[in-house]
Amino acid sequence: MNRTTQTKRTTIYDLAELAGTSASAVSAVLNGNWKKRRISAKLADKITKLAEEQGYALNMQASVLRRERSKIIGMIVPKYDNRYFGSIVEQFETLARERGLFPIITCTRRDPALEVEAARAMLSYQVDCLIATGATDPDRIVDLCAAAGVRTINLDLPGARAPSVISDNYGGALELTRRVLANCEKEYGEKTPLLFVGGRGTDHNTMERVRGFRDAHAEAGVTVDETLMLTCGYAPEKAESAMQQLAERLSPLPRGMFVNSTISLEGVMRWIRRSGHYADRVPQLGCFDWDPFVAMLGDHIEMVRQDVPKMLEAVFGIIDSGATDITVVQVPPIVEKIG
Amino acid sequence: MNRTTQTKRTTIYDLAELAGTSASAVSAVLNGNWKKRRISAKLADKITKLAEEQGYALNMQASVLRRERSKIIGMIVPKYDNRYFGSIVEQFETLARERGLFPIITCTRRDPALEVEAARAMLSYQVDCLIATGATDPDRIVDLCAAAGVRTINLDLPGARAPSVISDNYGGALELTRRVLANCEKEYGEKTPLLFVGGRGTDHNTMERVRGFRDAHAEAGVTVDETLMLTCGYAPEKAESAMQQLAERLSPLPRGMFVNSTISLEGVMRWIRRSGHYADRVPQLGCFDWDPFVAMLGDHIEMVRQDVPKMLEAVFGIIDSGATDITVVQVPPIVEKIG
DNA sequence: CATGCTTGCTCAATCGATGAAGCAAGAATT
DNA sequence: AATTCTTGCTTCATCGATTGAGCAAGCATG
Repeated sequence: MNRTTQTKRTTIYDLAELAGTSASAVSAVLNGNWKKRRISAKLADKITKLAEEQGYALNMQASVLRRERSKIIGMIVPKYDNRYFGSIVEQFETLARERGLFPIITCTRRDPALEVEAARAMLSYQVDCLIATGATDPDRIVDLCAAAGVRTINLDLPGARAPSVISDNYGGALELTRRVLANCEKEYGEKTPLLFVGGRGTDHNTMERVRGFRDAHAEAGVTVDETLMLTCGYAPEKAESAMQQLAERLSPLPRGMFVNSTISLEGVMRWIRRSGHYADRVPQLGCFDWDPFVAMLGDHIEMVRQDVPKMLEAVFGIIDSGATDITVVQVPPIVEKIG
Repeated sequence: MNRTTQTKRTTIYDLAELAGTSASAVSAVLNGNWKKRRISAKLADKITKLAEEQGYALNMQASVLRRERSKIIGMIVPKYDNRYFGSIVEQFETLARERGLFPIITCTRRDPALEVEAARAMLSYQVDCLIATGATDPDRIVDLCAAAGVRTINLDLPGARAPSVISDNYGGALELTRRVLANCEKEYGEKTPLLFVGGRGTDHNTMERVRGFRDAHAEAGVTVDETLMLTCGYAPEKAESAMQQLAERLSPLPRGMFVNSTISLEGVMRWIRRSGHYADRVPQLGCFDWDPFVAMLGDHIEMVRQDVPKMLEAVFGIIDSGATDITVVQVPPIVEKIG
């Protein structure tokens, strides 16, 4: 049975037979510890060549089943529809592979039920470690994993039962709000409270950003208008309808706004274009998250770019060190204006 | 050993002991064919409850190792940095799960070596089927998989050795070019050839889009300017420097352009802002691919949105039917202008 | 020549789930 | 009462890779 007609996968037993040796020798050679197992270089060479010729691919299932550690590392992520999560996933894959780990990612669409199902699936894959990114209920996931002896690290949103790596949401929001307030003052000559739109009022990041938002107002001597705090969820449609409802009960609309993610910004911008409000004078905007095209939308938008490389370095720092103490690492984001 | 202190995972043997029954009964109950195996409803109930209590999670490794088919379906994807691939991945996960399959995705950053490595990793996971999305060398991947008896489907870029699902690149480019030409004429009162920028000159999609671009010019009676065909690669930096080089040898610059992806558009837009060219009069743009914020950049941009839901339905149609004949399904994209 | 050490392998148990084959007890049929 | 059928399980081999234990041959040492 040669390479072109074969339909079954080549196993170490096939290679052993071809090489006239034992499966155990083949295994030792192919997983790299043939020296430790005192296989001769000559045999190792022969087996390596044969494996290549036959297009041998390790059976991960069999290998992981037998081994103590799987070297599989899982990540759950809410969405793939923005640059922030996109780069998290890309970086994660890269750093995992650099360490000889096998990354597995799954997307939960911000659905708590799917989150739990996804975590279970990860356990089924025997992941050594799970990164829960932006999970709505990170502690639930940590508990599930802990029961199976799997460590968890929270990313983006913190939890109470595992180490977390998040942005300095307070600091980023403080600076972002300062800038938008300043832009408003420069542009319109008056200090007025900003609109806050997007995000869930219950999630840690949103609460921290609201805190930064409030403190920046206080600093500037501006009183926050409580009717302008619209934590309506992240989805574009939700931001859009929140804007619509606001416009129905309020006029004039605020001069400036703090938008809690690019994805909410999508809805806000859509509403602005569709409704015709702000047609005379563009609002001063601040967006917590970065997108290259948003940056090009005009010089009236400030953005906070979360420092994904640093965040993932922190995550792998925790993994590499084996630390399990429940800390929250806060990574400062980058406040930039591409005017 | 109870749930809270346990550190080892619960197996069917643990459950069997707790239920006072055999592992084989537990297995039958948990994988759903207990009726076929004539297990009583009473025992099934007891085992199900126990499994839940103990937080049992199937060991995929053991399960897949034993079974004929793994029910794992793999996808390799070039990047996560744009909406097109992002929605492909999200849709893929959803449709796979709907069918009781386990999706595994990996990103290759347009690196041919990583592509092959990723395909090998997928084989190691014992995938039943692999979707190669936007692969630089799809046939290489098909060969690797075929040797292991794994079927492949090409998505986004076609291959010669497996069924492919792609956009109607010619049709989309034809219509897009028509519109940009018309916009130029309306805006500037003259018919001039457009710039084509982005993409690899050797990839099928780019070639087809170039063909549509040329035919639209011919239709309009405009001669294509060969010095304006810049298939410099997809990366923003490449598009940016291609624009720079063009500007150094040509003046005035073309009135309109066909940009071959949002990711190339990122570079083009950056160059436009930085260089100060086009400061007086914005160029008429057409972009093959869609992004919500690009749509808001102004009314001088036309976009083609590839029909991701239809494309993935086609992919799973092929999977479900088991078809292996080498066809190319072309899905018409949506040409839209959000002015 | 007996003993021990090194080299270079092989043997066989094991990981957890699966399912074909088999078996015991009771019900139904002749 | 003897036979067959049905129900509800259990037993055990198996998937492919890993690894501790063991073994034979060759060499060195006393």
